[in-house]
Parts: sequence; C-alpha cells; structure tokens
Amino acid sequence: MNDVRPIRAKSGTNHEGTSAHNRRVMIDALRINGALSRADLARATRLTKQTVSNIIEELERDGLVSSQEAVRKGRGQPSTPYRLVPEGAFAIGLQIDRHVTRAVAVDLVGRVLVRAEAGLPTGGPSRGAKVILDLVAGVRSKLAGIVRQSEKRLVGLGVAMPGPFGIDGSGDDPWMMGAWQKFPLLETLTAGTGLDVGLQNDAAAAATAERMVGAAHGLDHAVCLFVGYGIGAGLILNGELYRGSNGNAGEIGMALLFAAGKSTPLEHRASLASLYQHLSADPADPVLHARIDDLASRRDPGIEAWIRTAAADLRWSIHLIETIFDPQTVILCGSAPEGLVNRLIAAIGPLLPSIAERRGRTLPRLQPGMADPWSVALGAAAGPISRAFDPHFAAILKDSR
Amino acid sequence: MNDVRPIRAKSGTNHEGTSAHNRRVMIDALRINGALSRADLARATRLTKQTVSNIIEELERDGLVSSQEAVRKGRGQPSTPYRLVPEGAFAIGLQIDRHVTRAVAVDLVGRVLVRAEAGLPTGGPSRGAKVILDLVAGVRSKLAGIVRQSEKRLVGLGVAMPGPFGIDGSGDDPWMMGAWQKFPLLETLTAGTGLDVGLQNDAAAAATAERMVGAAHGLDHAVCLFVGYGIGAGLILNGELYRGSNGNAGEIGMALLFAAGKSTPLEHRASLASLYQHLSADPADPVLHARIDDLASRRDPGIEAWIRTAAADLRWSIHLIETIFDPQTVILCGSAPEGLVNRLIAAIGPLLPSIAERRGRTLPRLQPGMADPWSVALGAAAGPISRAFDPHFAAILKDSR
DNA sequence: CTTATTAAGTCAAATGTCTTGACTTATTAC
DNA sequence: GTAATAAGTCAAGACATTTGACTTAATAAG
Repeated sequence: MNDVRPIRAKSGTNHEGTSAHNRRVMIDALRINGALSRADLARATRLTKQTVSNIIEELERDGLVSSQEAVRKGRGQPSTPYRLVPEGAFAIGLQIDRHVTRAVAVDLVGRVLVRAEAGLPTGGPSRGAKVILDLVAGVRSKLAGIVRQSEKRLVGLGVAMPGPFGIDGSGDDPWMMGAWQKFPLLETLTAGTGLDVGLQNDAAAAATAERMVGAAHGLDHAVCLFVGYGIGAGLILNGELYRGSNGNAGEIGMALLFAAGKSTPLEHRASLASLYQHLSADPADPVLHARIDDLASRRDPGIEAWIRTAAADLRWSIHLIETIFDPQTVILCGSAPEGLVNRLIAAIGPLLPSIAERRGRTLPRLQPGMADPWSVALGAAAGPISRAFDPHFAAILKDSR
Repeated sequence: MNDVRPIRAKSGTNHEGTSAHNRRVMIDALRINGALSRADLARATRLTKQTVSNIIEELERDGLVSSQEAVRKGRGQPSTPYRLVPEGAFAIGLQIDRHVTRAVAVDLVGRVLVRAEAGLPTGGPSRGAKVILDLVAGVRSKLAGIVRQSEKRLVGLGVAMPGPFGIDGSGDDPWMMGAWQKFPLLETLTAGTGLDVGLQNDAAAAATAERMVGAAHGLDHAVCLFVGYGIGAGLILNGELYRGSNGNAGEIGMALLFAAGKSTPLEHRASLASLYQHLSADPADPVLHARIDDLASRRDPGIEAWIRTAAADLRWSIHLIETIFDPQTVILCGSAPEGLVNRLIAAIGPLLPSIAERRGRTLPRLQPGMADPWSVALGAAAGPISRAFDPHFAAILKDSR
C-alpha cells in the first residue's frame, strides 16, 4: 500500500503556454534580426498575420516593443517595423569572485546602465553577504534614478560565481570560494532583495552574455571558452544554455591533461591563477589587471613563456570542444585582460585539424569574445532576461516551478 | 533593394502543437512509469482530468494505449490503468558498419521483433546499396508476416553508421566508410523504401537505445560511452539526443590524448580497431567477435595488456565526460563483445575523483549498458520511434520542415 | 448495516488563442 | 489613371484546454 514511488513525467501545456512561447519567439526574432514588420514576423515565425498583430499589440502595451517609422519598399502598403524597447525590462547581474564583487543593471537589449564594484572582505560569506546586498541595493537605486518605473520592470537578479556547485568544499581554496558554496546564497539574496534569483557559474554567464550581445548572438550551438581566474566552458546547445544535471556542465578546467608523466587539471596550466603563480603576483593586487594587460601587449618575455604553454593547452581544449560539441563556433572570452586574450588567440592559431573543418563554413572556428572584467556580471544579468524572454522548452510547459 | 538577408526566427506554435505535445507527454509518462490511470496522468502532467481523458481516448482509438483491469487502492472509485500497446507502432533500424549491415524491426516499447544481417561487399555503396535495400525489404516483409497492419504503423527507418558526417573522406579508411559518407544515402533509402529516413552515428544510436529500453531509461542527462569499431559518446541532454550543429556531437574518438610525447586520438587506443591491431586480427573475420569474447572472459594475457591501457583511457574519458557534461550517469556500452565490456568495466574502476562524486547520488557514476552487436541497430530503430512519440521542443513548433 | 468520505472519471458549458477569409489601406508599376 | 501588390484589420470560426457540477464505486467509521 505504500506505493509512494513518485510518478515521473514531463509537464503538459495549454493555451497560455502557446501564447507565452509565441510572445517569446517574437521578442527573439526582434532581438536577432533587429526591427521587423508584423508581416515579416508572421512569415518568419509561421504564425498568421492576425496572431502576430495581436501579440505585437500586447507587447507594445507592455512596453516591450515599439513601432518605428513606416518604410516603403516596393509595391504595397508600407510596413511598420517594430523594435525591442531597451527600457522594456531590466535585470541586475551580480558577479561574486574571489576578491571582488561586481553588480550591473542591464536592460532588455543588454546595455549596461549601472555598474558598481566592491572588494570582498576576507572571511567569506559571513562578512561578504552584507557587502553584496549593499552593492545590489546601490545599483538598484541608481537604476531607479536613471529610468522611471525600473523597479516594476525588474525581472530578476542573476548571480555568477566560480563553480563547481554542490561539491563538498575541499577547504584548500585560500580565497574562500568553498565557503561561499556552502552558504545559502540564493536564499539570502532572495530574502534580501525580494527578486527572483538565479545562479550560474562564471563561464556560463560569459556565454549568456555572448549570446545576448556578443559573438554568439543568434547562434544555437556555440561554446564559450572562458579564461578567468579558472577556466570553464559556457555551453549554448540548441539555443539554450546547457547546465547539466547539477549546473556544473562545462567545468572543463577540471579536465585532466597528461603531460610530463602526470595528469594536471587544465585549470592549473591555462588560467589567470596559473599566470599569477607564473608571475609570482598577488591576485589581490588591484593594478594587476592593468599590469598584465601591459605586459601582454608589450610581449614581455616572461609572460610570453606562459602564453605559449597556455595557448597549446587552449588549442587542445578548442579541439576537444569542437570534437565533442560540434558547435557552430568557439568563442574565446574571459575576465582576463583584453591584451592577454588577444595574445592568446594569436598564439593559439593555427588550430588543430578537426571535424570543424568543413566546406561551407560561414563562421570562423574560433572567435574572440568579450575580454572585460564586467562581462561576467553582464552575463549574470543576461540570465534573468533570457529566462524571462527567450524561447525555450521549459517556458512552454505548465508552471515548471 | 536586394535586402534578401533571410530573417532568422524560431517557429511559433498553436493548438495542434499544444495537443501534440500533450499526447507525447502521456506516452512518455507511460513509457517511464508503466501503466498509469487517467488521474495519475493528470497529476503527473499537470493537465486536467478532462484533458487527459480526451487524449487517452484518442490514443486508445489510435491503438497506442489500452486499458488494463481496474485496480482498487483504498477509498474511491477504482482506477483504470492504461499502458502502451507495443504493437502501436513500429520502426525499422538499419546499422551500416564496415563489413556488415544489420536491420531490425522494433515496436513501440523497444522490443526487437525481426532481425537480419548481411555482409557488405567491398566496393562501398555502389554495390552495398542494393544489399541494404534488400535487407530492409526483407525485415519489413517479415514484420508484416508477424503482425497485421504493420506497414500502417511504421513510423520510419532509422539509420546508424559510424561518423563523423559531412567531412571530406580522407580516403585513408580501408573499409570504405568514407565512400559511404559521400553517397546520397538518405535520398537512396527514402526513394527505395518510401519511409521517413533519419540518420545518427552509432554512438548516438546506442544512446537512443539505452534511453528507450536500457540504463538511460527515464533519464534526462546521460552520456553513453560507446566502444565499437571506433569510440564515441551518445549524448542525452535535457532528455533529448544532442546532435550538435552537424550531427557530429560526441565524436570523442577524435579527442587527442597526449602520451609519450605525441598526441594520439582516443580512438587509436581504446576501440575495437585498436584491439584488432593489437591482436593482429582480421576485422572481417566472422568468428572474431566470439573469439574476443572468449579471450576476454578467460583473461588471456595478450588481451589483458590491451585492456589495461584501454581502461586507463576510458577512465580518463569518463572523467572528462563527467567534468564537461555533468550527467546523471555514464553508461558504458558497445558493439564490443559483452565479455570484453565487462572486463573493461572491471579494469576501469575505481573511477577518478570528479565533480560527479557528490552526496545524495542515487545512480552509480558508471553503469554497464548493452554490449550486443544488435544494440546499434536497435538504437537506429529507436530514433524514429523517439522522434514520433517522445516530447521534445521541436515537436511543438509549427511544421519544423 | 448504514452513512460519510474519498477518489476516479464524465458531462456540458466556458475560456483562451490561433486561424480563416474577406476587406481596407497605401504604395509602385505599367 | 488603373492594375497589381503587399501590409494590416475585422469578425467569425475552429480547436484544445479548463471549469465546476455530477456520477460512480470503492473504503472507513459508527
């Protein structure tokens, strides 16, 4: 009688799911193609003109799209293009890193309107939580000062921090990220802000950013190789960020390389952490970023040695990614200084032969992405925007929690 | 005026998409959970009792589900469970390998009803195409002899063959798979059978089989590491087979290992091809499979040496898969003899530490899957069944071609 | 043994969203 | 100036899910 084995099933859908999907498809189309007329949208989405009209009208009422001046193109009634209204929605993005935390406010089209940064005190979340909440509150109120009604249009708070998640902190992390892992961060932030809070690792956030405003814009299959303090891959598969069963997909930094007779995690060889070690630099040094940018741009011999080995490992990683994911393109991005990323890209080429070498390619196998300390925070903010407005399977289903 | 830049957009959906999805969700729920009552289905899918009733009635009319005897469980009216009708649909699966081709007929629940095998003549598709078409025709007519109306319930022909696809055959493949790649196989089969034809690589097929009737049954995130002539990974991500942008996702055999100062594709070290070479065996030998099974089971020292290195490489591969995909489980399967796969699994353990080691795991990190020469053909057949009946995003959208 | 309670399942009307086909409007081509 | 073309609207219709009341059939409780 204790047949309490739960029944596993996917959720069904109904009219509202249909409508929600179609709304998202419109927004997505406008995001990818720029302004489009109702007729264009109808053709592109295979919906009827009437349906498109209804939805566009609704989106316009909601302040998410607006009409532009009619354009005459050949015979027939001129068409009225609609575009996304940047001020239609906002999200806050929060990056939690070892020494600093950054928060940004981003609008519907991915423009950063407010940014703020704070140092994280040692001692982990017990003292850092307050810093973070203050930072978010500051960004939020600055945003409210810039645009009216921003609070009403705030779709959520996205958090990005180094993964992996849900692993027993091994305690060997001197920058206390392990402590952050154990801390009930989402609950604290939800309670402290009243917003919908979502979490991704920093590579995933970078990929989310690239998808909204960067090199992965409009792509359905792209992998962002993110070089930061660690190294990770953000996976855009079938047009959505892939998280894996525990949100840890793409943690390529822990992949093992065999070299010199022993296995080493990729992260120990190609990441800022390894560069800091190579340079005997203090990661907490506030001018380190600028210094590395300078050294890399000047092709300092000390840094070039590291670049050579890191580039070799990245070349291998890119080959692996192409082999395993078969993406349209690989994007190299990072919180590393832009000068360094540029040097890395230069040092990586030419790429190893792989299945990605095919006739009819339209995209380069490897593209530079954002190399900007703020890109992770931007991606963190892009998370809630994407969840709220991009078409995806789960959005169609009935209240998936 | 030549603004013919095509507009890229995802397709919208309508009532039929909703309904199609809900039908698929019911079938999926019955497949995963076994027989369920309408009330159970309503709770599990979050649809109303009425909707479930309508859909079940329709599915019963279509011969896809049937009621079982009512069961009394506590208070209230007894419930009438419904189950999938195995004879509700059939598919033909076709495996094209180097020396042989196999075809099977499979029903809705993944039972193999007919199987047939033929040697492939040297000379590639020019002569092989006829063999294949005859084989398929034979299986089809045998199926028609076993079950009435099978032709009406045939949802398609699934083909599995070694990848990667769409790459210029380098001509160095002595078994002519390169020639098959260039051959217009899908067109030939579509024309020759009148069926819907789909293609996957053999690892993907193995994963599809595991998902329908094997260790990945009901899982949404699983990776099948497939050891066959080559080695590949079949990726079940978000409950669907992931194909990548060109159908080549998971071609892990081409991943590069660095050992002894040079890089070697995994495939050259851990695959039947490498074993054949190690044993100086002729791959076309028809009793080779049985001989290897025997050698492996008897722990022949010659084969044990290969097993040790292959197991080390597989151990690394599993670590990589866990690191990159964060799956619920990894399944080791193959067209390799079962005795060999068992030995490999034994030799692989213990696994390398990875993020897959977490508290609260309910599934083993590594599970044995099917090790059966027919599993690829089964998976090939499972492809069309899955495409026709499993819930997935594309199935909701308007006529996705 | 009777009655209350619980749960499965049905019925009929209502609701929500997309579709259909005719119509209006605005522009260019001839 | 007229025909052709294309964008967009209007109103009715179609379709699938939802709602809420109802029926049926069992167990639990007194």
